[in-house]
Amino acid sequence: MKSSDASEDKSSPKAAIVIQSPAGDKVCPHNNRVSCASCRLSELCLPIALNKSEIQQLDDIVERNRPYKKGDHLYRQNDGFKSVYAVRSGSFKSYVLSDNGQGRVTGFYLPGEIIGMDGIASKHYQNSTQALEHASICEIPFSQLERLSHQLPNLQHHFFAIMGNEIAKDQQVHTLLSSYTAEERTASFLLGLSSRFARVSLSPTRFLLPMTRSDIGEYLGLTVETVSRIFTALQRKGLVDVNNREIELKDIDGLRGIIGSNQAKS
Amino acid sequence: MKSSDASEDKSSPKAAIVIQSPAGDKVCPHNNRVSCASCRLSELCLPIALNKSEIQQLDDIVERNRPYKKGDHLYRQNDGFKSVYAVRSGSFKSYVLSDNGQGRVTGFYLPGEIIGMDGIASKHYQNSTQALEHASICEIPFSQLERLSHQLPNLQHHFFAIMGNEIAKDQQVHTLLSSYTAEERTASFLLGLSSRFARVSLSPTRFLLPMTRSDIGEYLGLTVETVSRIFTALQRKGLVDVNNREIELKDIDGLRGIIGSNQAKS
DNA sequence: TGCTGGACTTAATCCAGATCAATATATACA
DNA sequence: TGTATATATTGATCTGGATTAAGTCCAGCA
Repeated sequence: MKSSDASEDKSSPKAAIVIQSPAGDKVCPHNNRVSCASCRLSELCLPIALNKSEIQQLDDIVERNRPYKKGDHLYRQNDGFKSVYAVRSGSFKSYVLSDNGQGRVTGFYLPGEIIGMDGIASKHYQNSTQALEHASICEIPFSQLERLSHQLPNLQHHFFAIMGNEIAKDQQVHTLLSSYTAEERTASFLLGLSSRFARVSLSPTRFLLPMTRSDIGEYLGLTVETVSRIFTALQRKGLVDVNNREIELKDIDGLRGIIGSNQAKS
Repeated sequence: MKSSDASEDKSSPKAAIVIQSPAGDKVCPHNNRVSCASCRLSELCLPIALNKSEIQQLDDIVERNRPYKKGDHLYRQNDGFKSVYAVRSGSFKSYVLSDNGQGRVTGFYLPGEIIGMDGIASKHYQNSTQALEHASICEIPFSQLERLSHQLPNLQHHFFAIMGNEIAKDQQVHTLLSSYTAEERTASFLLGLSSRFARVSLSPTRFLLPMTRSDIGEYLGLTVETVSRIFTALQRKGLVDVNNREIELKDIDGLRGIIGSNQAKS
C-alpha cells in the first residue's frame, strides 16, 4: 500500500529489515533458547507428529548455537558430515564451487526447512552452506537423530517423509531446468518462494528476497542479466511489483499461467 | 517358466534381447525366485550391511512379481504410494508428462538401484515409471520396510543412506543442468552410466544404451538432434565409438577432460 | 561527506542449441 | 516377409539467452 514508507527516514532503521519475524512475536526470532515444544515452527519441522514426551526427547538432542551473521558458513563442501540443521530464523543458501571459483547455487532454505541431508550417504557434505542474512539454527547431530528415530517410530516415519519430500522437490527442479524457459523458471521460482513464505505465516504476496539476483540466476541456470530482465518484463505485464529486493506478487494466477503456457501449445 | 503350458495360441515367444546378464549366470536374470541372500546384487541393494538373519527378515517382506515387458509401467504418476522397488534386472525410466503429452525423463534405473522414493512424502508417486526392456523387480512394501527398519537399526541406517545418496545425486544433476553445455552433459551422462554398469560387474567401456536418444535428451534438457550430433562429435574426436545403441568409451580420461574444461577457463 | 565496491539494470551483439526439414535405418507386427 | 512405425542422423536456419559493455544505485565506512 504505502510504497514510500522507506523514504521518510532512510538513515536509521536497521533492525526493520528482519522481515522473517511475524509481528507480535514476543521473543527475538533469533532467540536460541526456545524449546521444540514452544517453537512456532514445530508444525513444519521435525516435531510434527510427535507427542509431548517424544518432543522432549528430540529437544534434548538439539543444539542451539549462537546466531549466524550474513555470510557465515554452516559447513563447507567436503567437511565431515555430522549434523542436519533446521532453520529457525533467517535464510541460507547451498552452493558448489567449480575449480575456477564460480559457484552454482543448489538450494535456498527458509525457516522450518532442513539442511544437510546431502551429506548422509557419503559422510561428507556435498556443498557449502551459508547464511544469507542474520539467522539461527537448530543443529541435530545425525547419529543421535538415528538413535532416537530407532526408539520413536513416529520420528523415523517423519524423517523418511522429510527426505522423500526433498527427493520429490529435486525432481521437480530437474524438470524445471530441463524444459522451462527463463520466464517460466523465474515465475515458478517466485511462486515457490511465495508458498514457502506462506507456510511460515508470512505474506505470500509481499516479501523481501533474501538472495541476490546472481544467486537466483545460479540456482535457475540463468545469468544475472536475464533474471533482471525477466523481473522487469513480469513487472511490465503487471504480474509483479519489483523494488530492489522487495517483491509483490500482484497476479498469482497470471504467474501460474506463464508456467502453464509451457504446456499449452499443441 | 519354460515348461510350456497346454495353451499355445497366446502370443508368447519373445525373450532374447537381454543384454544386462553377465555370461555364466546359471539362472535367468529375470528369475523371480532368487532370495536376497543369494542375489548377486545384494552388495548394492538393501541387504548390504545386514547379517544373515536380518537378510532373511528382509527377504520375507520382498515381493517378486512376474517380469515386466518393455513399456510396462511399474506405476503411474499420482498412483497411491505403496512400495519402493529394487531393480533386479533390466532397466527403467521415470518421467513426468506435461499437459500436452510431452514427457520429461527424470531418471534411469539400473540393477541394484531403488525406485519410487519420490512418493514417500506425498503418498503418491510423482512420476510414471516404465521398463525400458524386459526387466524384473523386487517390490518392497514401504510400510513393512518401515516396520522392519524400526527393528533393525542397520536397515534404518542403510535406508537413510540410500535416500541421502539420491538427494546428493539429484543435486549434482541440478548443477549439471544449470551450468553445463550440451557436450559436457552428454559426456557426464556417459561416464555416469559407465560407472553404474561397472557397479553391476558389466563392462564400463562397452555397453548397450537401454534408452533412446530422445529419452537421453529429455533427461539432459536437450533435443534428440543435439544428442545425436554430440554423439557424432565425440566419435569424431575419438572419445567414443557409437553404433546405434552400442557404445564404446575409448578414452575415459578424454571424456572427463570435456567436463573439466568447463572449469578451466580463468 | 565523500569514497568504494557490490548489486542491479539496460542495451547491443553473438552463438549454442532449438527448430524445421528431409532422409535413413531398425524394429515390430500383420 | 514385407510394410508401417518408431528411432536416428544430418543439414539449414532461427532464436532465447549468454556475453559484452556501460552505466546507475546503493550500503558500508574511513
